[in-house]
Amino acid sequence: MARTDVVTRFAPSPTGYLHIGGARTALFNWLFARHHGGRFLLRVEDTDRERSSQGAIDAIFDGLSWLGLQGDEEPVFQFARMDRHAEVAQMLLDSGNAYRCYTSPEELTAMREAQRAAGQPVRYDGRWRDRDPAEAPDGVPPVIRLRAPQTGETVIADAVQGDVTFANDQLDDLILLRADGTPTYMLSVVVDDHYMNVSHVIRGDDHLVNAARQSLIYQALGWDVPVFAHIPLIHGADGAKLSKRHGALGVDAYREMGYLPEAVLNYLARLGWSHGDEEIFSMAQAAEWFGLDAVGRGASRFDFARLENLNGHYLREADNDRLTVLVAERLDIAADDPAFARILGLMDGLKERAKTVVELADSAAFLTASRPLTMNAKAAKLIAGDAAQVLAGVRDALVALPTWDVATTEACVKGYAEAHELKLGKVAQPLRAALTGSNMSPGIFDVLVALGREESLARIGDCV
RNA sequence: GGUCCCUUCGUCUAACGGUUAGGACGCGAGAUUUUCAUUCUCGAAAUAGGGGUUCGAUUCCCCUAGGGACUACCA
Repeated sequence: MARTDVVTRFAPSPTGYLHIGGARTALFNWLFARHHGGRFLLRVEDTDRERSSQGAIDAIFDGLSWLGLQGDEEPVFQFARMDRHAEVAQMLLDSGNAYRCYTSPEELTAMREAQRAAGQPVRYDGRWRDRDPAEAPDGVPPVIRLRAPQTGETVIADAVQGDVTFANDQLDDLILLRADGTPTYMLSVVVDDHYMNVSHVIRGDDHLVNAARQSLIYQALGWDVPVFAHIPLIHGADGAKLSKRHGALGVDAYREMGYLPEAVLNYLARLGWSHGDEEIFSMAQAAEWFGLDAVGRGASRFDFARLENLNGHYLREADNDRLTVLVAERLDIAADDPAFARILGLMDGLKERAKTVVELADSAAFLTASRPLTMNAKAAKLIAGDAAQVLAGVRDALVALPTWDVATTEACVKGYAEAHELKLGKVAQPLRAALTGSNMSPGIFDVLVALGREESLARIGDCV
C-alpha cells in the first residue's frame, strides 16, 4: 500500500524569502497531493550553513501559511539528517559505487581552465576514479565522488517534459560528501526523498539536469526512482529571468501590495496549468481538476494586470468584516474607533471599486479624516462658485429629515434637485466633494449613511 | 563553448491530424449611471521562419532563428 501512496514535498533552501516561483512550486505539489489524497511534505534544505538563516526559515513558513499551504507533517530539516547522509555515502563507498578524490580546489580550477581553453566540455576528468588511494597526498582531506557510468544514457521519464535523454558521458562524477564530511545537495535530496517516501518530485525546470544526476545515485543505491515533474520557470514581463523588479518578490511583498491570498493562489495555479476555459476557481476545485499532464512546458511571464483583475474579483467576493479588519490595519484604526464602523458600513460600495487592499484603504481614508476635509483639486472645483448655495440648500433639506437612511436621503436630495430644476449630478457632485474631499466615491447616499447624520451635516456645513 | 528544455493574439492559455484557431486579462467602442467602479454588449488581436510526412498540419519529423536552464566541495 505504501508503494502507491502519493507523497509530494516542497523543499526550499532557507537563503531568502519565499519567492513567487517557489510559491507556485509549493502549490503544484500541494494540489497534486490533494488530488490523489496523498500527503504534502515540507523539507528545509539547510545544509549550506553559511547561507541559511532562521529569518529565512520564518519568512518561508510565514509565506506558506499565508497562502494556506501547510505541510501535512512536521517539516524536516535536512541538516539534522546529516548522519544518515554520511551513512549512505559510506554504503556507496563500500559497494564500490563511490570513491575518494584528493583533487584540491586549486587543481580543479586549473583543470577547468585548461578544458575551457582547449574548447572542451568542462567537467571533472575522473583523475582519482581508478587511482590507488595509497597515492593520496598527505594532509589533503578527500571528497567522496559517485562512480557514475561513463557510457550509455540516462533517461528521465518526466511527467511534464516527457522523456529526456542524457548521455552518461556528459555527466561527471559528482561530489557526494565534501572534504569536511558534510553531504552535498545531490546526495541529501536523494536520501531524504527516499526515506520520506516521496513518490513525485515536482520542482522547477532548473533541476532537470540534476534529475539525471540524482537518478544515477538512485541506481547505485538500488532504490526506486520517484516520478519527476519539472515545471517551467516563471519569467518577468519582459521574458527575461524573473528579477525583483518584476515579481520575484517574497510573497509577503504581495500581501503588502494588497493582494489577497486566494487571488495569488488562483493566479499562480492558472500560470502554467489550465483546465479548459476555467479561469476563476477555488483551490478545492483546482485540486479536483489538477493533473501533471495539463501543466504546460513553456515558461510563462508574470502579469500583474491579470493578478490585479483576479484580486478585484476576490475583493468583491470577500467578507466585509474581514476586509474592514485589513483596511483598519493599514489605516491604523482600532476596532472601537467610530471610523471602523463607518468603513464596515460602506464596505459594499468600497470593495466594488478597488483592485487591491491598498486601494481599498485609500478609498476608505476619508471616513477617518477629521474636519475640515482637505479637498483634492477636482473636489475643490466642485464646491467652488454657486455650488455653495446648492450645498446650503441641500443641507437645510437634509436637516429636516426625520430618519437617516439611503431611501430617505436619496428621496430628499433628488427632491431638492427636481424642485430647483437641477440635474442630479449638479447636486450630487458638490455633495460628494463636501463629504469625501474627492470627486470619486461610492454612491453618495451610501456615503451619507455611513458617515452618519451629524458628521455628514457638519462636513457639508464646512463648505457653505 | 558544451548538454538539455521551450516557442498559438501584447499576456495567460484551449484546440492531443480535419474548428470561421476558442476563452480570459489587457486594449478600443457602446449601454447602464450622481462620480468612479461594477455589470452587460460589440470589436481589433496569434499558430516564429523554412523544409518535409500526409488527402489534410497549430498538432508528427528536420533545419534555422529567438528565449531559457544547467555546466560549484550552492541548493
